[in-house]
Amino acid sequence: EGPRMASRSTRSRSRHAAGRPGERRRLTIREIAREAGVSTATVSRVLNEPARVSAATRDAVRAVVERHHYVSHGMAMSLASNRSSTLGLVIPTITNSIYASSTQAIQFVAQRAGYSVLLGVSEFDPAQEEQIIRRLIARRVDGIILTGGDRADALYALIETNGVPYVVTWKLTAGSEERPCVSFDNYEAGRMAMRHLTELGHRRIGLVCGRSDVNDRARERRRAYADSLRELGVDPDPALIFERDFAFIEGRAAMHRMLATAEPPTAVFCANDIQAIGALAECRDAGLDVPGDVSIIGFDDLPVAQFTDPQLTTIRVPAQRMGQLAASRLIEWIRENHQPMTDELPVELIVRGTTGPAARRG
Amino acid sequence: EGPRMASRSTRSRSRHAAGRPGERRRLTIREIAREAGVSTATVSRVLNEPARVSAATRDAVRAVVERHHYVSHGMAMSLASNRSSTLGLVIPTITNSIYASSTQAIQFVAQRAGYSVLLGVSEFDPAQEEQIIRRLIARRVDGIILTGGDRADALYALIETNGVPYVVTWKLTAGSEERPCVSFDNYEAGRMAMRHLTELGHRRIGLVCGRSDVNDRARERRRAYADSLRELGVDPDPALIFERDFAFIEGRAAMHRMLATAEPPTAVFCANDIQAIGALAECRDAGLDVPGDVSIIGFDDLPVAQFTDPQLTTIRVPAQRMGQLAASRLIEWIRENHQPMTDELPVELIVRGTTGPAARRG
DNA sequence: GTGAAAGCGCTAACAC
DNA sequence: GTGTTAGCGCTTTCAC
Repeated sequence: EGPRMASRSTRSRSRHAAGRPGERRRLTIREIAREAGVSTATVSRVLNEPARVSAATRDAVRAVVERHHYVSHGMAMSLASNRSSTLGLVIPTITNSIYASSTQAIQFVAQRAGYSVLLGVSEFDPAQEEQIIRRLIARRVDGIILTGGDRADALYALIETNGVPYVVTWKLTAGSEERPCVSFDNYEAGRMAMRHLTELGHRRIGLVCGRSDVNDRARERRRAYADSLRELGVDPDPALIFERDFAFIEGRAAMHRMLATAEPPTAVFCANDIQAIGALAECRDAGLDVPGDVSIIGFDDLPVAQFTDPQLTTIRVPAQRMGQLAASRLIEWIRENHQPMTDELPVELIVRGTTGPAARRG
Repeated sequence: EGPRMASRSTRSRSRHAAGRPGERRRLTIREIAREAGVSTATVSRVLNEPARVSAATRDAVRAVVERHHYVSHGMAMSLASNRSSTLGLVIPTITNSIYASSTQAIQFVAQRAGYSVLLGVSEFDPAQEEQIIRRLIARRVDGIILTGGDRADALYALIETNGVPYVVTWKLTAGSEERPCVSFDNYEAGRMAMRHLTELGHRRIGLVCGRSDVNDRARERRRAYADSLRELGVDPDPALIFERDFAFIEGRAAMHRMLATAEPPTAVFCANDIQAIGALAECRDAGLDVPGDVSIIGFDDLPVAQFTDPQLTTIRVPAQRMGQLAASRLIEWIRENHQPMTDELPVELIVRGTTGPAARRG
């Protein structure tokens, strides 16, 4: 029983102590406790529930903590308390500032509620997204915010089996595959944009949108485009449909191709503002009048949409509100164990200067 | 010795087991081990160094892992192995897409090197930044990427005392306060912009920039502005200097005020493209010719700078390369214990259509 | 109000 | 190649 006791009481220099050279060993709660002449439990209380500790003890402990710049070990804390105070966020890209908006809003809410945000960028790649989600689960994030609803059932199963609260943003998931989500309706928003154009008399309408194979928001908007035309007896013309990356240059290139067709469109629905601004620049460079010769409607209502010439007509999406609400709902779920379901947000048609009546055919 | 043994071997249902209702208890490595008929060490090896395990054992373990969607507990892993495979990133805002660029690059490098990114947005608030940094240290991130060099020595001390590798981006820190950094020189870049204007004959030059009290990049650029003028014997006119938030509307408002002065500027240096685009829109709306009546030079070279009318003359900053390099250097430091020092990146003057010779005074 | 001690789930010596 | 075991640094009962 001698040796056994020894192995219990000896504070061996851990195997990590001699780790990387130059790395100062960080203090542990035990050392703080010893120096303050209290137990580790008391230090823990001072750090987490100061009210439950006497003022004198509290001050003594705090003095030691400050003196050493002691910061407690979040990993150990998480392990012992079984919560990480971390939210995972998965987005396809951050350079399209519309995602930056929702991300910032999520950050804002999370930070103030005491959560950190682990950010993963999937680059529209399902394999990367899966890897990111696996890592988030491994890190035991308290919850996950996803972008879009388009992923393998097995991946959803992974999240659910692991008991991780999550919410889908940017896409409504309805019907049999209903999941907790906070979003607007991409299809209806697309219809709204198309209705604006068709009400102005346009029938020959082009589409520029994201890659619908890896982006269900683009897919929905494309479907809205096609349905809107078909209802008017117009067959969508493949020569006027462009699925491209989110880049100004892609919008410009698509517009260039459209203008070169035998029968150019009188209006173009750009399913995001980035591409719309590129398309607008192309029209200007081609000497075309917008909206006299061609109408352009965008999607997102980025701040810059008010600074183009003419100002961009577009669909305003509630990116910030969506992020804010998604984070709140998720935190509610985590804290109060209250699982949210669909939360649909409205979009708004913002008519500015790039859309007008269809020109008479000469 | 009986009771002691008992307390060791009994796998009590942990106090967490009955935690939140509805939360399925996640499996542990121990349960996987038992079901696969091996030890926890073997499961750990299968997960981390599969090569060291026989094929048969490996497959058996993997089958159990897959069957249960088992994902190992990253927190426990970090605690035991003393590395979190997480990088902390602190930026002031993410809605200015120039930060989104560097952030995406950092993400890219980190993700591929097996690191996750914990994102903190400080909103240009030192108190928030400190809180974020404290949290990052608490979470035991393996390294931190900071934006700008402007923070209390005590905060740097906190990072260093805790032995956390870090690198400063967007700002060169030189001289006595030299720290590991990857950036371009904001002052020289500002000089470059101003030189372009003065070489075109401009002497009456306005400035729009970020808040120099909380943004050392803005401060450096403002200093470059003032020095450039003084060298030409021109005293900076406070009526032509505007420190504002990063928003198109702020650039527009500043330009509006400048145009209303008794002697409006013939050129304006906007220390970021966002404000430059706002200023440009204001000139257009005021019926002014750019660059005929007023020249405008921006800073950043956002993608949209090529899509304004006229295209924006600006300073191209290596945001992506900076992010990529900062992440690489940091990871090197973490892995090879090799602390980097200053890494200066070049900037480039991109002359487009918003700058021209100073107009003759009438 | 405070302390003792048993884990949280994993890794990494070390022994076989 | 595999198992045993002692921690990693913290929280949290349960006594006192």
